[in-house]
Amino acid sequence: MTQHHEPALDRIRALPSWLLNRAAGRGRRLLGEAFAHEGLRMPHHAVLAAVADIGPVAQAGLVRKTGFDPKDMVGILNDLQRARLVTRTPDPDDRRKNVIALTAEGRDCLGRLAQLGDEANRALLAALTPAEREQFVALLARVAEEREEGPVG
Amino acid sequence: MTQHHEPALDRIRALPSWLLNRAAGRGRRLLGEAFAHEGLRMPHHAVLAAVADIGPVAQAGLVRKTGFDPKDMVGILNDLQRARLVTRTPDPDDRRKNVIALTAEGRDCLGRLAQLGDEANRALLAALTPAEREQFVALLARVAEEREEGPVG
DNA sequence: TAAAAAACGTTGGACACCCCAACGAAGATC
DNA sequence: GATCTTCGTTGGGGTGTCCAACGTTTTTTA
Repeated sequence: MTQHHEPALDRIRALPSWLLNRAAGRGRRLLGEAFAHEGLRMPHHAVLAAVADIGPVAQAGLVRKTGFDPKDMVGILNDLQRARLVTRTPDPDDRRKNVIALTAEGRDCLGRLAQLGDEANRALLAALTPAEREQFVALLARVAEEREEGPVG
Repeated sequence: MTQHHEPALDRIRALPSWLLNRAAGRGRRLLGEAFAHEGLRMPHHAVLAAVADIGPVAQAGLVRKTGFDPKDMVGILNDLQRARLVTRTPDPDDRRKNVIALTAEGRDCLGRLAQLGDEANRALLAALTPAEREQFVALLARVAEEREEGPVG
């Protein structure tokens, strides 16, 4: 009964929460390096993609689409606008809104970002075989799901 | 060729990097809530465990053991010391060093943290079957590995 | 139609985790 | 004895996430 406990720190390091933090950090670093050339980061990629998806749209629409915080959306769009990747013009039909639209440069950049993102993700999962990658992503997607398993609806 | 691109944002959201960020965030939130009762966070757990593992030890030893930044270690130990979970006494044999030692309360707290951490991790992987959990953690551990696949050492 | 409610963009602030540079004090090395 | 290294500490930066409040404008309600 007075057994030696297995090393407590090693136990922590084997926890999913710890491993997820590590792996996510690695992903962030890889993506950050990949996007550095464009001077952008992950959120910029997501917002640019959202603008491409739902055409000219108000900032609030992007907030709903992406789930990003409105405050953060302001900063992201400031960057994208400064880089000429999107235009931000007042909506004449609703003077509260700004109309965010993709520029030609924005579309080009989005294509590059998609490719860079794919490459970074390939590097991220380089240690896995293709079959393992598929399996891993499938399981990961279910873990990432926010859904609460409510008491049997 | 003028095919409709699949939604760009959905594509991003299916990337491992995105999913890892999401899942890691969920884990951080779950662990944060679990540890809130103790007034501690994840790094405190790790450092406390490290102290338990390698007995009375200097801060530099903990830095090497955990890989944490020395600056952050100072803050973490400040918290742990204030909570009476560790003692921090000058080393008479080397006046540069502080000897960090676990208190009885620290050992008790570490036990509670381990249990709370396990519970939070169970909730984190609740969507998976036991077999899937095992598989997921095994794959995740390999993804989290920092190791660069150097050009064949 | 006037008042209340909601939506919009913006600003300020906070938190968790991660990392780097530099410093004075003390010990180790030559 | 001078140099180099280690130790703890302080100061700062960066990414991603989130909340509270405000003035303005539109929509809804009484």
